[in-house]
Amino acid sequence: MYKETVYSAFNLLMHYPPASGAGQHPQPQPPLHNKASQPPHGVPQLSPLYEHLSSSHSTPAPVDISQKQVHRPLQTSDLSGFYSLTSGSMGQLPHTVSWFTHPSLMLGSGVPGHPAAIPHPAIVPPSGKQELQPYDHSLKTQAESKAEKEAKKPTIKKPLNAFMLYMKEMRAKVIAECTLKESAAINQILGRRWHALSREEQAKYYELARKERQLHMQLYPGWSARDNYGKKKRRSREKHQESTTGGKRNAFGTYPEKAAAPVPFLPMTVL
DNA sequence: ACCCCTTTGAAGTTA
DNA sequence: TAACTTCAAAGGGGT
Repeated sequence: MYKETVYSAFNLLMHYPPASGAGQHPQPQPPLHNKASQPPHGVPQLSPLYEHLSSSHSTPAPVDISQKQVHRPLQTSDLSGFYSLTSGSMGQLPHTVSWFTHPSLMLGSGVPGHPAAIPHPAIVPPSGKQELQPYDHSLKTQAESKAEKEAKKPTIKKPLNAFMLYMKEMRAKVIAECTLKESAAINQILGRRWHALSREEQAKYYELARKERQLHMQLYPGWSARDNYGKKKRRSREKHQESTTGGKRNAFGTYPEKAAAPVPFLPMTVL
C-alpha cells in the first residue's frame, strides 16, 4: 500500500502531460486556475531533467495520467512517501534539485513512524511558528473564537514561480561565490543572472513552475491566492507604493526609476 | 520579535 | 482590459 502510493505519486510527478509549443519563449503563460485555459505557449516538451529521469530511473512503467481517470483530488498523504523515499536520491539529479526539494513538493506530512514524517512545508501555521498552548476559550466571545479559529487555519503557500525556483536553486551557489549574505543583494544578482539566462535555460524553470502549479491545484483544489491576502503584516500602502510603484515597471518588470541599492564590490563572475 | 529590503512571476483586485 | 497590488523565498539589517 505504501509502495503503491509512492509509485503513483512518483508517476504523477514524472508524467504530467507536457505542454505544447516547444521552442517559443515560455512567457507569458495563461493562468492554470482557469479551467478553460490551454496549455502554456512556448513551454518546451518535457525538459531534459525529466527525460533523464524517465529513461534512467528504476521506477515502474510510466503511467500517462492524461489517459488515466483521477477519481479524487490528490491528497498530501499521497505524496508523503514519495518525498521520504526520493528526497535523498533525487539530490544527485542533474540541472536542478529544486523540483524535488522545493517545500511545496516536500510532502512529508504523514508516514506514521517514518523519520521523514514531517509536516508539509507548504502548509504552515499562520505565524510560521509553533502554536501556543491553548487557554481558557470560554472567556472569549463567539466572534473572537471564530476569528481565532480562522487565524489558526494552516496557511497553504503559493506555489513558487519560475524565478523563485531558480533563486532557490542558485542562491547557495551565489553565496558561495561571493561573501554576501544579505538576501536583498543576493536577489539583485540572481535577478541579473535570470535575465542573462538563455530562453532554453529559463524554459526549464517555467516548466517546473507549471508543474508545480498543477500539482498545487490537485493538492488544494479550492485554494486561491486570495486566501493568503492580508496574512502578512505590511507597512502602509502609501509607503509601500513609494518603494515599489514609485516608478512603473519596465519591460522587464523592474522599477528603473528607483535607485538601486548599491551592491558591494564583487568579482565580475558573480555579477 | 518582527518588518524591510530585493528580485520575478502568478494571480487577485480595482478602475 | 490595463494597471495596480499581494505574495511566494531568503536572511541580514534595522527598529
